Amino acid sequence: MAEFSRTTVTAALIYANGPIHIGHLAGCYLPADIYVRFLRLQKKDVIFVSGTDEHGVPITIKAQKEGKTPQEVVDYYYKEIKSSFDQFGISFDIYGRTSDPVHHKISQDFFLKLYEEGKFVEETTMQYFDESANQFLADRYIVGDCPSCKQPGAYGDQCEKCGTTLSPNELVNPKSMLSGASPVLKPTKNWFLPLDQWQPALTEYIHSHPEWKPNVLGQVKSWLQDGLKPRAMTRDLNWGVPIPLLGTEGKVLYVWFDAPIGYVSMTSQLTPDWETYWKAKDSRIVHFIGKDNIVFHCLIFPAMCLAHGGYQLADQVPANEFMNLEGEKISTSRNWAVWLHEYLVDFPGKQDVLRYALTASSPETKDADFTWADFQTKNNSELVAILGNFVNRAFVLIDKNFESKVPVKAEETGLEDELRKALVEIPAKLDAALANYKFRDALVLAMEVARIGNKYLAEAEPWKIIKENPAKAGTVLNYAIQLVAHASIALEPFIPFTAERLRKALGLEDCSWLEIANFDLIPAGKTLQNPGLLFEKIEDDVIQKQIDKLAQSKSSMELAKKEIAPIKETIEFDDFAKMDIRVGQIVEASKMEKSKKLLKLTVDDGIRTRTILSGIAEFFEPEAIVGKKISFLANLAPRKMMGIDSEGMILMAEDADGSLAFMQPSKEVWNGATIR
RNA sequence: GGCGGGGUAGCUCAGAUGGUUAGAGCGUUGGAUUCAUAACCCAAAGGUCGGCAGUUCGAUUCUGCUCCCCGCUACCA
Repeated sequence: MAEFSRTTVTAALIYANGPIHIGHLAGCYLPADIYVRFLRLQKKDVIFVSGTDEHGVPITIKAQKEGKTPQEVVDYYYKEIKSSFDQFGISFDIYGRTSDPVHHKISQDFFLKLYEEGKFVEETTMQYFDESANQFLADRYIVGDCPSCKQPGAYGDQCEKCGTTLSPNELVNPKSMLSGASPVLKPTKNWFLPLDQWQPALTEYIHSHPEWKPNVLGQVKSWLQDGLKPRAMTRDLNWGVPIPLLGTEGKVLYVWFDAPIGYVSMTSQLTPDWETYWKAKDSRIVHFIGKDNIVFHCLIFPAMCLAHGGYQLADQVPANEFMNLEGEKISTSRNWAVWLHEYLVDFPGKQDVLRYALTASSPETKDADFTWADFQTKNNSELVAILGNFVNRAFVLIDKNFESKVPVKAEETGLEDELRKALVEIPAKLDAALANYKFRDALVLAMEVARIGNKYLAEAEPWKIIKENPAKAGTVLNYAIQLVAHASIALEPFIPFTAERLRKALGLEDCSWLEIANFDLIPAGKTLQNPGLLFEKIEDDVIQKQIDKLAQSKSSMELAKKEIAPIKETIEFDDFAKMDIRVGQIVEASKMEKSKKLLKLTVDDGIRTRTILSGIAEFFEPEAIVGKKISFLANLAPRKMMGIDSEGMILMAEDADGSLAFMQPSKEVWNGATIR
């Protein structure tokens, strides 16, 4: 491995349109913080850079909904997000924002250099334009009827009712969300970065890092295999970094163009040496991100850097998988999350407990699950019982028997050689784990110090030997207090608040990584300040309250979801009469090959049997629905799906949770009965 | 359907470029102990490493097929 003189650590720029939750923390900020604290303890040259990403369409939509300006929205969330991170001890050297003028300038310079050197491809495409608002519409700004499920309210990129991915010109009856007007197609020019041209260089880059995590390499290689395509680096939008070219009013840089440059621009506000941290060959760049950002950090940003020239490419991109909550995906829109600002209210002063619990089940190799029960166990059985208890034992014994002064080392018990040996191995093992981004393993190793301490006390039994040999007991307690000091250093990256408390209690100022296993760290005779209990038990009712809170937010979200679709446009009786809805009976049902959602049904319509394909496979087993009476639209034009003609459509009622129910007659009715 | 990740003790997860008894924490059971937040310490029980087949002297680790979970993507209601 190459020798590096300094390390530039970035944590993903978080999107400033909402508060942050445990998923964010576990995904990249906690591991990044642990890593940085570790390097600092080793007295390495390291900077830790992150901030908020404040551009892009969702922020403008949120602003419009709330009747604010985009700047007001990002100002609010920047403050809230930064404060949450501060309170959790995420020790950024700088926490910047992409709406900063310095960021605009540096992004524009970056863009201009690529532009002047002909690194972009200009292309004119047809996009929807709102004439009354006088601007082009982003996909999310266009609503219309979904071509697939026919329901109104589909967005230009996706129909949220049926989940179909769309492009704006597929929408039926498109309307601008800005003015409600029907938009018109207009040509617009954008600048594309031809990622395909950089594919060979990117492939070489990726192949030079076989040590990257399998999840990262897997996803990147999959993209390379599919072949990279040119990607637009500019957008028609008013909110963002303006394109620094004449005649481009109303166009900004694509958020994923300017966001990664944010790391650089934020560094420039931290130190005048910023270029060294990004360009010097002996600078190592490490991006901590969640798995959703892999492509941008491993392909697009590197391609930008290659096109620009001069920038170092990332040496590591330790992307974490996702943290689930009580078995379900964390979701902001469904309010299924533990919000940091709420945790701070419910568990004041317990930041380290959450840091510990999240690190201990960090989603390093696969999605992990955060449960409140696990949180309680980690606190009660590990932090309280192992660490807190050991520290308390050491302090109480010294308080009681040695007037709070560190006793001198005298006669040993014979256990000390083994103790030294056990401790000496720990720093090297910790180094190895942390340098390889194995934070879960590292945390276990750091806790090992307290475990060793408990064992040492149990075996040496100072409370017994104090009666006949106080000096020998003093020796044991001297060793014990050294172990407390070692624990405070080894655990600092993980639970910094507790480490700080311990250092104060011990009067320990400078703490270098190398002092772990130094058994003369705390001099004899020093007066100690008992820090009190480091952790307290968390009782069942407290945990239950959190679980109830989640259940409640879930059910209230389900209620909210029952938002009743607006009544469609009035139609004439003749229109209704055109529809031939009938009762039929399912006589056969089977899963469609190669489809997750489709069932192939054979329906007896009274005259003959017909084949109807229905997207209900997720809710019904084929065997279970054979024989059921159903209603169906009988004169719908046949439509070919997956190679088979579907003759009609089964009518289903959709419940608030998305589940489906057949429309059945309330008494036995003959097949072919018409429904009016 | 395509691509990627994963299926290992009751739970949460490690691990093995193929090789003697597959690990950790928690939980469980038994023992010991009382300095300590009924905590600590010791010990034990507990796994045919998703299923089937192949390569091999030998596979849980490699290959093929197959089932299940997660993500992206396609098709689709």
